[in-house]
Amino acid sequence: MYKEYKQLNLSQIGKDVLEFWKENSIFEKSISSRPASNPYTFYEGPPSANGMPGIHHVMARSVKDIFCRYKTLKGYQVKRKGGWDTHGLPIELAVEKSLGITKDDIGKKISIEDYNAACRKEVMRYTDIWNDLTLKMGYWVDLENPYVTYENEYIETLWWILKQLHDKDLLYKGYTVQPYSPKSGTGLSSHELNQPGTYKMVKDTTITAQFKVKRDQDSEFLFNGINTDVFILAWTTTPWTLPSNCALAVGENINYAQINTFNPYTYKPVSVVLAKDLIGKYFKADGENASFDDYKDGDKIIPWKIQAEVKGAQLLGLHYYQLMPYVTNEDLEKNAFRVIPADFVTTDDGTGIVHTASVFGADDFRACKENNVPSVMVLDETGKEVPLVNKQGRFVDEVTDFAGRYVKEEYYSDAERAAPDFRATDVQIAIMLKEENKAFDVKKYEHSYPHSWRSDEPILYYPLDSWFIRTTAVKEKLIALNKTINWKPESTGTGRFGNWLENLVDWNLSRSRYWGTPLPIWREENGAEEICIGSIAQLEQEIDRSIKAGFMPEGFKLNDLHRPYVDDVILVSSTGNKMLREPDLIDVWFDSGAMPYAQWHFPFENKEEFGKAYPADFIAEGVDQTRGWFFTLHAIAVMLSEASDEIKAVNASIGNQGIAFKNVISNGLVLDKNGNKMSKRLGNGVDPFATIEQYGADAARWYMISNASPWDNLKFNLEGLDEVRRKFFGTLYNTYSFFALYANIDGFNYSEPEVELSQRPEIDRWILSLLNTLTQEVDGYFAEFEPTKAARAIQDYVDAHLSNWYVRLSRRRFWKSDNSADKISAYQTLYTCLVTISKLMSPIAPFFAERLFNDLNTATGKEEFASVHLADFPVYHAELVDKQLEERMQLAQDISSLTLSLRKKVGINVRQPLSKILLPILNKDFEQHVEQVKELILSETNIKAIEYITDTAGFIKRKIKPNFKALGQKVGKDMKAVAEVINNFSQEDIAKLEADGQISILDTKYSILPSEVEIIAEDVPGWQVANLGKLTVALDVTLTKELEQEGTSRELINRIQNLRKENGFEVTDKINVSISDQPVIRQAVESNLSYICAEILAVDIQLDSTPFDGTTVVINGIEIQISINKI
RNA sequence: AGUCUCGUAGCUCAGUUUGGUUAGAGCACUACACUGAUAAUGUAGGGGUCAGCAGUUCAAAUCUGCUCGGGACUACCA
Repeated sequence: MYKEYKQLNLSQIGKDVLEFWKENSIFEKSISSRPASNPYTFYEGPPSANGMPGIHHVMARSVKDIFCRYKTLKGYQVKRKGGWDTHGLPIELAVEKSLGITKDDIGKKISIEDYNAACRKEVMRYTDIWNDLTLKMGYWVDLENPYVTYENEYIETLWWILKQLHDKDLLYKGYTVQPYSPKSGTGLSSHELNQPGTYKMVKDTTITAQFKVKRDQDSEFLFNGINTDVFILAWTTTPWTLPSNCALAVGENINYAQINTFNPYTYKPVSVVLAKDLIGKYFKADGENASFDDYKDGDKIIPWKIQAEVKGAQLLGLHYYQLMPYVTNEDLEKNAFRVIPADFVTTDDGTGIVHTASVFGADDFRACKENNVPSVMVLDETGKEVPLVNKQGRFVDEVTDFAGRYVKEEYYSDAERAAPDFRATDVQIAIMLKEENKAFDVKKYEHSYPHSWRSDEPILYYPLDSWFIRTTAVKEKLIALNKTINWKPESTGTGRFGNWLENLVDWNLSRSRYWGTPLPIWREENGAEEICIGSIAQLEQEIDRSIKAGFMPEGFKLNDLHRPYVDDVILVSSTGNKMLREPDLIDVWFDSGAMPYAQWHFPFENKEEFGKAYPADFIAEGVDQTRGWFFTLHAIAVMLSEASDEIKAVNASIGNQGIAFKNVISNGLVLDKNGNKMSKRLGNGVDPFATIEQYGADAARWYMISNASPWDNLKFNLEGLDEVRRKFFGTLYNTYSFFALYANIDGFNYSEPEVELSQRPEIDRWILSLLNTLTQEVDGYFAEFEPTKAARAIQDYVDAHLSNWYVRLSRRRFWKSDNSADKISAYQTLYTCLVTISKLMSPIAPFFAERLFNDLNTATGKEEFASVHLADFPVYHAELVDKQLEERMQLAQDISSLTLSLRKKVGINVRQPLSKILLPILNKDFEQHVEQVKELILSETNIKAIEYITDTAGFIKRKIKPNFKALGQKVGKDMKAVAEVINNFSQEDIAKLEADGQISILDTKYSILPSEVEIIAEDVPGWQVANLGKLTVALDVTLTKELEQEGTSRELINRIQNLRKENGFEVTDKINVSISDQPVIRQAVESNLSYICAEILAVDIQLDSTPFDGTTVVINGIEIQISINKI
């Protein structure tokens, strides 16, 4: 027996199926039943378990799940190890919040040990909830043995990787300019800088400074006919960086002008260089070419004159005198204080020349490095080079005039700032430069500037020691291999990711934090010797040596690789000196990017396992991971393909050039129904648990996948889930219910031999043809990572074809047919369609598909699989596909639709039979095609016959339309004229064109061929006519006595069927019927008695002339009584 | 600010690669019908400056350029 249900409840189905999967270990079997020799590798990007999952996680994980399930059906063994991302700032922040402490308290109010323990606990806070969601949404991933990034084994692999890089000189310590908070004494990550409210508008004192050009051979061209000093103008919003100026940057293609004028503060004659486009910002039009001789000190209008124009390229290499010469040396004098090129220079503001202080700006730093410009530095008490501003944000002693002063006014206390004689350092610098004829312009300027989210003060860009991975060394390979990766959508790979690689900089690995993977590098204090530890065993060896050297206590054992324990380890150098660990942690992105190796504790364990699971065939994450996980996976894989012999060997054995993944889907965001980002603040998030509970996971999954491609943003609307439930699942459920109802009545269990295709009727062969076409399409879409197209194709088949055409037209065959061969054909066909659909849809809607498959298969036992997810993907049978048949059926649908539309127009309902429709013949094959689907049309439209007419009698009125595509190429500019002529063709012209095979128009300029026009039968005079494209249907609306009687019979049948249903009779119950005796009814009943009885399962119909107690119904305006009784 | 991406009916989306003259579907709305699959279905109707402007072309939702708006990422820069 096939299970029958009262109603569709997707939520309940989900729960039942989960239970079924669990009891029967279906997930485990879906892996173990596939050969290990045929692996398909999927990598799970680890979620951070310290936050609640949202509805977008359902989206992202559905995408992952779909392709893993699909590949399983295709016979691959798809292992998917879960994972947890457990390190990083969000966890530290959560801990600090829950303990009510700040970073400063670490090591003071709370020991690093306790802090660390708290982090460890915090990380897994929501694990249970995550696991619950994973289960309920039907995401199959191995939660029993996940990788966890804080475990020692995981970290050991990270250390191993770092050592591979270190050995090849791809890991180095360098200086970089980073956002830095002097108050907190710590660098800020870009993540922190992206906190809301970080950027604020501030008003700063800005200075346009005059940099005096050194007169030499190179600069001589600026001194032609000039008897004043020549200055280059450069603007800054951070005057405190001027003592550290080391270069001026220009754009090589920018046009600059040399202008003779007077300094507005000292009134001295000067000649200045700035971008030509920006002259208007500094000089008033009134002053142009005004008399220099008439100028008096302090005049409002300052005369100026363009002396010369030069390209930026010509300025390159010019030397100038240091603006604020507090600190200099031989190297600086030789290599700094010159003009360099930089691509970031614009003429949007300033002077088109950028003051460059290498240590206080990231761009500056890079530009100086590229041009070998040394930085302005001093030596501290330990002999280390430090910038002119110390870590508290004060000038060092060498900057005599400002020594000890904070560079930012905000670093002073409110009381200090309120003092009457208080002057911000920037202002003091401005005053000084004005006096020294070094400032050309000073003004306040409002702009946005980043602030520390913790202490609310402006940050500094400050040079800090950091460890870097030399990704730029493999840049070309990164770019080349990226082109071998299949990106969905492609634009993310070529665009966002490709551009990112093109502009690659070295990967800054350092993080000054507590909870994360420690950098495994120990150094001598003077930096002369360093060691990178690549394994726990190696560390233990080194510890032993250190113990022997007396640096560490006897019996020391490191049980946890985290801080602070790892910081207790002191190693010994070859010269017998202490080596201390570099205090940094590494970027958490390195943790996740290393998961292909670390999840298997490679190369310490599972070498064979790793070899089979590298690289990934498929990964998927949000598009925001492009520069996150996608990059770190790619970068580490490519680096290792160069640096590690073990990885090289693996790559060589599998023919991998060095990628970590072959196919990647970057999915878009899930927004609320109005297109806003979901956020806690707006409270517009959707609870995934409530959604699944109410609608079922399948509805959520199907909705998200069918609605928009994964990489497009999804506007999540709960009404859409309802629609999916009704439209798709409801229809499919109804189709199954219909099948189950009658198959149970007839005891159909597919035990009969397969009905030969040639013995099946047209409509069966048609739906099977479409089914195979669908199978091929869906297979292709899944293979191309196009789940949305797959879902839409399935949905369209179920709704438009299977339910609303096949079942609708075949209903009678299931309940009335006494032709058993035909009935079995119908059952077998519908069964095949349903079971195939259950397989096709199972990757997307795993629960409903499971129920459908098992309800069908349990009754028939046709397949040995206990689950649809253990089955094989349907095979496409080309021999079952008949394109001509599909076209014929389309014709039948169109003709039926037109006929119904005509009935509607003349107000004759479908129960009233009509004698015939007339079809003008379009071509030779047409009649033959229609004949093959004739019965379907007749029964669907309740028409007795189809007649065909050709136009030999000139009976049909026809219409001609130009075929623009064909004609456009031929006639070009004359298209409009030609179209007009053709549209005005008479019936005779059309006939002539057909008879002669051509017709001349526009004074024989063109000869029009039949292929260049479209001729349709437009009208049959005297008939009701409807058109669709080339198709025309004419309806005969004449009613004969017989037709009317038959119509009345049908009305009667309808009323009686309704009564049966109202009385709750079973479909198979036989009845006796009494009807009040009316002449019209009597005639109808008498002439159609056997037909009526058969339809309503009546044994007898009594026409009763005496009034009796029955139900009153109205047929064609006649009121009658009917009573029915079950026998 | 730069890069990428999206913009078609009230809503969700096809169509754009390869230009072809009445721009489609579903949902929602209105009316009528059908129905022993029935919270389904059919027929008809209303609803569109295809974001805007300019260009190429006989012909542009489709190709090109610019602008506007949404989103993501990168940067925040003198």
